[in-house]
Amino acid sequence: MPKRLSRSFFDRSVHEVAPDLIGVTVLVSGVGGRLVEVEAYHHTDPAAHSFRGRTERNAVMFGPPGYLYVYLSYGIHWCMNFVCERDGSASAVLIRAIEPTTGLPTMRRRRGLKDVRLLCSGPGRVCNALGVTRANNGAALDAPPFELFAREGEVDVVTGPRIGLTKAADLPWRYGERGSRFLSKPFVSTATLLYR
DNA sequence: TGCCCGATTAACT
DNA sequence: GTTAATCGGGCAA
Repeated sequence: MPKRLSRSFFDRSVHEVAPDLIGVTVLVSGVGGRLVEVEAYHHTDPAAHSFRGRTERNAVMFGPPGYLYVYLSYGIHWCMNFVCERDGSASAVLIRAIEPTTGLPTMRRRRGLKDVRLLCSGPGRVCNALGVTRANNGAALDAPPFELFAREGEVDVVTGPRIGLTKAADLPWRYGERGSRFLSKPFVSTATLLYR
């Protein structure tokens, strides 16, 4: 049985936590899979929601690490982040793609799809498949309905520019599993390979 | 109060 | 490859 991650896993620099999350299993009420793509955001980063200070929406980012920040994107899609570092750091990792492993019938029903590669290949799709909404904003990651399990074995982690940004779009703070078929977009050949 | 636009997706051509 | 859908946050006034 894999080791469960505690909230202390997230009490580190967001740029250490983000690559370490690749290969970690995330379940919500027993539905989910392996993380294959994430992005790092810190409040010193112009692209981060926390960049302009604390507001009602981003308040969870300013709290302790190991909690969930959920927001509505483009008025349509829920996106989820894992809060990192100490209180006030306002850093978080955006969950962009998961390799589905558990609860596939549930995910297919929620998404209205058969193709497993489209179930969780994007931040909005991840929340749709796992049933995450604003109701989960502020939830602890080491308590029900969330379960996080450490990765088993080695994972090749690549890094490259983040997606969908107009600010700080050149910063290489997107991390993913090399060659995964479940990414929201492939990493370009110039992406850096990190061995884990 | 009004206005602009985004950490997106699916359905188009 | 392009674009509509859709709405709350943040800022100007």
